[in-house]
Amino acid sequence: MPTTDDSRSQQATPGAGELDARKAAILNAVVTEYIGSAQPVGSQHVVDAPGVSVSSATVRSDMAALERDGFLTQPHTSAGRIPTDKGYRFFVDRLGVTSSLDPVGRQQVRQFFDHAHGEIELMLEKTSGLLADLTDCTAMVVGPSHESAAIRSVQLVRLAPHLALLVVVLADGAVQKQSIEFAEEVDEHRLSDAAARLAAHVLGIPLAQVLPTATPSGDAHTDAVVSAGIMGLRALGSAEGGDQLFVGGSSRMAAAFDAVDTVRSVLSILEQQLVVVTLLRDILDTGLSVAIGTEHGVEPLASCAIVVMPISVDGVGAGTIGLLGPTRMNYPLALAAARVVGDRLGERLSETGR
Amino acid sequence: MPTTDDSRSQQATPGAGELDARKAAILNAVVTEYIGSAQPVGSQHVVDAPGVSVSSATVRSDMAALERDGFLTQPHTSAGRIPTDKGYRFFVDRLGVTSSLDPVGRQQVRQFFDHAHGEIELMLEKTSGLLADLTDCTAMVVGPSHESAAIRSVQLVRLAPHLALLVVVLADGAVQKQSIEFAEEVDEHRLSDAAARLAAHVLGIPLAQVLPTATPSGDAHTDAVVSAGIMGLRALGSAEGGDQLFVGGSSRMAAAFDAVDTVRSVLSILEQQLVVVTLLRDILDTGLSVAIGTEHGVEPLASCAIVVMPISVDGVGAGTIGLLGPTRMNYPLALAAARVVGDRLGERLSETGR
DNA sequence: GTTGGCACTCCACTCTAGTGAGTGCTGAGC
DNA sequence: GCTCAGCACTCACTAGAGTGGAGTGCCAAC
Repeated sequence: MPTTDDSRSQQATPGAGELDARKAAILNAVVTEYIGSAQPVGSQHVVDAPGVSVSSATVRSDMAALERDGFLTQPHTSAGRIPTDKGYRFFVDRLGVTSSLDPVGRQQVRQFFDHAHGEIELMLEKTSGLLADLTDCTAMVVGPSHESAAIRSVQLVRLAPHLALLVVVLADGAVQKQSIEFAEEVDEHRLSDAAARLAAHVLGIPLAQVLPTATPSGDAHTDAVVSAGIMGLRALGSAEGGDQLFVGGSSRMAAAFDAVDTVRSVLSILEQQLVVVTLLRDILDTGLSVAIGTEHGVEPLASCAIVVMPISVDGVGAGTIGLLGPTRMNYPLALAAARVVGDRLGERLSETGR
Repeated sequence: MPTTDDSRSQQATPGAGELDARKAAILNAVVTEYIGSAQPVGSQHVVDAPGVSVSSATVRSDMAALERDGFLTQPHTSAGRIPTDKGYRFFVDRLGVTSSLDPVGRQQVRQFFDHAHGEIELMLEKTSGLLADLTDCTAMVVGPSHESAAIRSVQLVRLAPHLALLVVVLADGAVQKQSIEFAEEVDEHRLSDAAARLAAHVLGIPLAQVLPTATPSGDAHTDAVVSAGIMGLRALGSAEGGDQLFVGGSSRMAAAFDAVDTVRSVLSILEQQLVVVTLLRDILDTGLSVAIGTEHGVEPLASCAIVVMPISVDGVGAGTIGLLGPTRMNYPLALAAARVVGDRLGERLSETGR
């Protein structure tokens, strides 16, 4: 009998988490079923799952044990079971790198990156849309940080007698600007003079490492313009929230919950760019790739899970992908999509940066 | 008795819409009340409203007439009345320029613009947040179009042997970029040569009016680079969806409806940048400042109203402000806020552009 | 034309079964 | 000591009946 063999061999396996093989199988089945149906899962629905093959009564007693251990919970007595955050955590940890994206999704990703072109911002924006489409989650894409990118070009463009625009091009193709106001009128000639001095001072240096003082020229006016330019550069380099965030498919959060209140509070979090970027970075820093429920500590997102994936360009972290969904989101799909898109995006960015 | 005088003098006024003065007063009262309470309004709630001063029985018969004429509707018999889109339209048309922002709001706006600084994009983004806060609606801000802005500076920055970045600064302070790939390697010297030729060809010309061919130099390679640059410029100038849209307070839509479905479909419209920009432009083109219900023809927004306000810089249209809310949104507040913020934003933009 | 009075309507709420999915427990069997 | 069929029990969900109340439409009187 294959079933007996199966269960025996699995029981023989020591320490699959802290659960014996059958309990783990039951937990997996409950999570999978609940992700699909969003309905509490009863013991009857689980008996046919692979690795279970016992009667519903036995499943029930195992489920009771799983509830005691905090993996499952009941909305009320005489209802089926729902996974707790701990239950999802076990499920996710056991997933490993098994699953890959389905062929249709892979095709979609390939097609997207074959046709992707143009500016990086536009591409990141569209990527967030792609991810949302693939996973039915809200997708967040944080662009590469420009802190360490070398300055490729500095320019001062005169807009008005007292006003100029500092335009910086970085090695990764990013363009940043900063308007600079002068105390007194600056003519075209002095401006280009100052721009040349500025360029000599900072070209090739990462934006975040611009030194505060330049070698003085003979002319005090020009020096004033140069140092205003340096201040502008340093402001750009240290700008908090300088990372660009692209959020796609936020409407999917409305489909995920039926409490309008939850939707509202989740959306208002998504509006706070800095909070989202920090959140993603924090999760990444803790070494997780999935943060479930309260694991990330942002209270309004307690009923959400977040999948994060670093984008690496030439082996160095450059941006982050995040997927936000309800805790009963489709983790295998989300992880697979995030991994595939993250990889392709990383490849793409390293091509451009070259 | 002031009430009698009032009603008489109003009755004497000919053709206030198509309604006699009392019916108009009742309609106004119903709309106002419904905007506040979101509950069907009964005849009893209206008798104390200014300009009514008749018994509830009389109000009832007037309400029945208003319903016959399509201004009001009943969710069911024996319920109070709800305004129809036509009812809201009458209400809005009669508002005129009466209302102004309340002192607290004005203070908030003043404070905002006193502290607003930095780049235009950031300011527009923050403005959308301000508007959302003021009105409890979702705010949309469309930035000034750059089509007619003169080119102030053109630059080609070398990123890789075959790749350069075209950076354009416009007179209004906007910076646009476009990456350009070359068939063969281009060295630093040829690039700066081409950039100079490009500048001579386009400086001072509006982005949308760049001519397709430049006077040839002696060198075929350089000419190729120059024409690639021109193509890039023309691509920027004709870019569809080049207008930048900033949406703030989209979470407020979740608070406005209790049907999650409605929220979802409205949000998914808001995600489509081009649709929103076109919608706002269309409404503006029809000469309306408010589009109620189905007036704008975007089906998923049938239960919404949109308030639009052009931002004018030096008398010329430069961007749009939009406020999106349920049809029972607070029109006086929304109109006042849009007007005040639009004016201040216009002033601010004309300062910067100078 | 306006008004008080009156009968009527119908939603919203409460209460009461009835249903069914699901549970926990128990005692027998392997 | 597991496993499992059987059984009693729990409890959300639904449907139907009853009630209260807000609101209407109509009408006769002023």
